[in-house]
Amino acid sequence: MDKFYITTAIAYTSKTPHIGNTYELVLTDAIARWNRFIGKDVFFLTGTDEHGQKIQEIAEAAGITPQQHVDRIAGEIKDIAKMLNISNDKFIRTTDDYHMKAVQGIFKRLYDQGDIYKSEYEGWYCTPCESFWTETQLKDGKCPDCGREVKRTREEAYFLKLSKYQDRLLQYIEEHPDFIQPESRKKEMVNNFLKPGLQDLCVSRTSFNWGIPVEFDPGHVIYVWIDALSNYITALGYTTGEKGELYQKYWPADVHIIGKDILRFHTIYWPIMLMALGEPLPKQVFGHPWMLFGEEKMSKSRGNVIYASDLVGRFGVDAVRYYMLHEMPFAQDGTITYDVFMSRYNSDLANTLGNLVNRTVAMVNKYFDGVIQPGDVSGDFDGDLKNTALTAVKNVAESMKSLHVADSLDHIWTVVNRANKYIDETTPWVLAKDEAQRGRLGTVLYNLIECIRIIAALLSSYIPDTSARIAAQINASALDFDSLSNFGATEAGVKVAAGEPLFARIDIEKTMKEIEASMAAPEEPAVPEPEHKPEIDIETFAKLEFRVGKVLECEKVKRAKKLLKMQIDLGYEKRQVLSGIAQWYAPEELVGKRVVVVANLKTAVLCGEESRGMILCASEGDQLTIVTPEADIPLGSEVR
RNA sequence: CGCGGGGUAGAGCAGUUUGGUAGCUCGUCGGGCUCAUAACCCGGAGGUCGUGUGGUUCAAAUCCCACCCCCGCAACCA
Repeated sequence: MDKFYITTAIAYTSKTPHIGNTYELVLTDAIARWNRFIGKDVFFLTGTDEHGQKIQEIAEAAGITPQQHVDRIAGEIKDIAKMLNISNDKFIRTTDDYHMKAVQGIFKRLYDQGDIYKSEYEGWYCTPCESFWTETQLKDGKCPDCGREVKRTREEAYFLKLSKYQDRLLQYIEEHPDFIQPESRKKEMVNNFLKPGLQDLCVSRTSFNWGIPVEFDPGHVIYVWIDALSNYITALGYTTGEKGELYQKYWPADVHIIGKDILRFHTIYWPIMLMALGEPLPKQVFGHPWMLFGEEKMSKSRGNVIYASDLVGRFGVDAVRYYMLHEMPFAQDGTITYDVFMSRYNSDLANTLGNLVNRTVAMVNKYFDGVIQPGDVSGDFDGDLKNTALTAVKNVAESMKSLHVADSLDHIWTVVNRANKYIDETTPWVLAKDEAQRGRLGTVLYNLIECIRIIAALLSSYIPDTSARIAAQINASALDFDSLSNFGATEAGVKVAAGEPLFARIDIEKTMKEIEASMAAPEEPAVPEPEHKPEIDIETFAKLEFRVGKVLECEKVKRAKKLLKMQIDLGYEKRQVLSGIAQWYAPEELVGKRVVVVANLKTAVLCGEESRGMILCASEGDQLTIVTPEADIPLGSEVR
């Protein structure tokens, strides 16, 4: 039997995941279930990534231990998986004992063979926060957390030699055109990272301790990459000693399903780790798109977070699964709104599918006391109906092979639509009036039941509960993949159940009002309390020198998206200042404007241009405006 | 001139690799039917396929060129 090993990324346990985060679970589940359905020996892994500084901080802020915090979130994630009917075979947590041991082993092995070496990591250090920040994480050159000064510091750290393997990886990617999916992402990886040359990766930290310790060097903690990525093999029992039975059987992974944002880690760092370990690489990595809420990314601060439980509670698991699987494009971000959700629910699930099952079962009950008749009196339209059903089976298999899950559902719906049409064509209610047409009527209903059986079987990978409910209504026995190769596995003489609607239609207007009411309730109209910076004394403030200036010239900085370069007249001198406000101001708008310049800020170089000072701007969310003196005052006047 | 993706009916998408004047779902309008969850079936309207009235070609949404807009990634929002 063919094996099939599929994984999701492990979810970071910093906070409760929203619906967008859970999309990956459902998508992966559908693919896993389908492969099981067609007879593969599937191993489906998911889990949680539980280490790191951020978790340590969140736990500290909440006054609990990191372990308590991750236990809680991991529990929530497991509950969500359960609620969504996720059929994972295993749930790994990076705090699991066996994983931590295996990771230590991997780290040691890579160190012993020289692929990991000790060096120094240079970054910006904030003493009060005991945190390292990279250049890009800094806010205005200060600690992004507390806003205080940071120091250029070095710390000891271990590095993984990526450069050593980059040519081999490039070759692998070129020789395996399907390795990175979708295609567009592959170019991004190759052109942005591989071709310019890889920098060795820092794989340890000393700045926090919530992580897996480097066993031969206490004080160092293994940083996220080696810890998290290796879950895919440690979950199968891989260690640098014993490789484990599951590992022998299932590795390499057939596909890693991950968010497009972490493609780099999975297509560069992870393969290189495996190469260094001498293990085979995963066959495919699929970076799925994101599910957005309306036009925007979901985020708490925007107040537009939808949790899976909200939707499941209101509409049921399968409606949620159906929406996610059907409405998400293959390679572009998709959106979820209550409006679209409900109209898909009504049209696809309640009307087209639900009604087909309902009307068919009702007719079997009405005309034959619920007993399925033999399908032996064929007539017009039968051929096309059968053909549509059997072709759909092939089409679904085909699109699932290339992970086009949404297309698969479309293929199933062609059968649903064809069956609905068949009812209109054959008009069973007319046949029922003519005793001589008894046999034909039985056959028509038989064919419909058989179609419904095929539909139920095909749906089992996507909306398993509904699939089971349909099967129960028609009392179907054969639901396996092999039974789909021929039309006619339904047994005559079997009794159907009393009809019962699969999906009750939603009153969209009414429901929308309910949703709006429930969302509006906890809304706070006031401006939320901002995060404050530490108090300073007047002496500290006096160190700042603000002066009024006038913009003489302004132009965009080439090679930069956000940067404007302006020449500012301060009265006593002219100087060049760069500002990242191109998004809000066109260069010509600013010429002639008076601005407030921080005059004693250290000169910096941005995109190869010197910037001597900064201009003050007020900003909130995505709004921004420059600060300008209210009345005329000589250039160079000090502001305080 | 950093790398890449996208711009197709009111909405959401497919089609672009292997050129042949456009397709799916929802919505909308009209008709049919009554087995069924005011559901189902049929038909119509609606698109100069981002712009250039560009190039190649007998023929371009599809190939080439230029430009505009959106989105990722990278890079600096002093």
